[in-house]
Amino acid sequence: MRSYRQYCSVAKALDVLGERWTLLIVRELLAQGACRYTDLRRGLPGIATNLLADRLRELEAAGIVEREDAPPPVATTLFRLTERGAALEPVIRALGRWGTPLMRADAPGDRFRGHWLTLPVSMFLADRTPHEPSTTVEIRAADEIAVIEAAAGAVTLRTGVPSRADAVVTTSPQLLLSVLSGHMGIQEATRRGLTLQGSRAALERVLPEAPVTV
Amino acid sequence: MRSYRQYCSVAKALDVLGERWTLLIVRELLAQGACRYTDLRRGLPGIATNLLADRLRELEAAGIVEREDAPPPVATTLFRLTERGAALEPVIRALGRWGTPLMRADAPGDRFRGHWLTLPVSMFLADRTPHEPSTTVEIRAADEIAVIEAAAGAVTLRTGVPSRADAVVTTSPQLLLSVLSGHMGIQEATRRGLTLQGSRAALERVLPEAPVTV
DNA sequence: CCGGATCCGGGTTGATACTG
DNA sequence: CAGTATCAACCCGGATCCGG
Repeated sequence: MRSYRQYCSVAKALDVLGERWTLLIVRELLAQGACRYTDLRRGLPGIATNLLADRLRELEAAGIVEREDAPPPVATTLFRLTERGAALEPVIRALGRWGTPLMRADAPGDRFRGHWLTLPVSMFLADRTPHEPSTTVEIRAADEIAVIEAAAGAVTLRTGVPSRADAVVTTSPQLLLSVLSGHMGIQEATRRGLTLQGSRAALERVLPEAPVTV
Repeated sequence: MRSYRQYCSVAKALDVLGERWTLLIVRELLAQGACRYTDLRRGLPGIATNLLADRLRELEAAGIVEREDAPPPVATTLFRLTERGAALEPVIRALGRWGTPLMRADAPGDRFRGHWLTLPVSMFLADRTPHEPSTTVEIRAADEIAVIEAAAGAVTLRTGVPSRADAVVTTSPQLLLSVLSGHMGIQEATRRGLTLQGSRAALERVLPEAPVTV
């Protein structure tokens, strides 16, 4: 392991986390939970498979990741964060918060994954009518499908197609983030290409009332 | 600039901050404030001068650092964080907090600088007797000299020799951190080689009552 | 399909020397 | 003081291959 050799806790943290891809692997395990090697590759478009294998070994040696040979019917290796690894959530959140303004720039070639919405959803959204029955909004952006659920004061995100949705939003990732962060109204977003089917109220239930400043 | 090309705020942040040395340069500018190229080099032992020049250019292009040609009598270039750069403090603090447990491991070859104590001081120490007149403790560790001042409920660190000190602590960086974090008592530290001259109460005024868990 | 290992070309890093 | 220039070594990304 290459080290900065500085007796400073920031440098020590970066000795372990500072290499390329390492913190993004942690992001994946925070957003997806325990998952397979192949799921990690899907969530890290652009990574070379040898680098993913290397990093997972290093993270395991550092006590951040543990691997588990899942029994049948899964019959595969699962990678999960240890407690020490889960303690990196504040680091990932701080980075994501700081990086949020960079999301407004146009980025044509960027890849997108639905579960990356986990962090923005937790930062921007809230259940504004906690006493009403739960509602779900299906999100379709860049061929990814996810579901935002509002229930009893909590807003959660999960990936995959819901069995039932009160509303379906189809849009680009950029427009979606503008709307979720409250910087663009639904009406304006619709003019720019977002489509909303079903209950508009189900979407408005979770949106911020004013643009969220991060 | 190499990019992950992922439409995710964490990846966007790491596009800008993820290269080797970049976040340590930010740490330096947070801890030292505006400073000269040479001061940065002193605070970043191990960095190659061409890398420092490269990173400063990149940070300037990203709007994180700005350079200012200071007028006489300074007559030199000063580097300082922009507002956007100062907004990285939560990132540095989160990394430093997570990295703190790594400081207990023995690290024989590590370099140390007095101003790196800024973060631990703000995390661990508090003025336990805010109504008493201010006191200062001179810290001598690994040929670096710094001063911890307790005044009116606030604890601050500065580097350099104080004009007057109520106490003088001479020790190794490791022992010092153990004491400041409350994991080792003064008595035990003294047995292990720490020396305390002057007012023991001046040191105890700022120490935590119990080991700080981070 | 899963979880990698291996090989290779090119880019990045780090040490040293040097300069206006 | 604030950097450039140079160069060897290393790391990264892409492609390919391989044992379960």
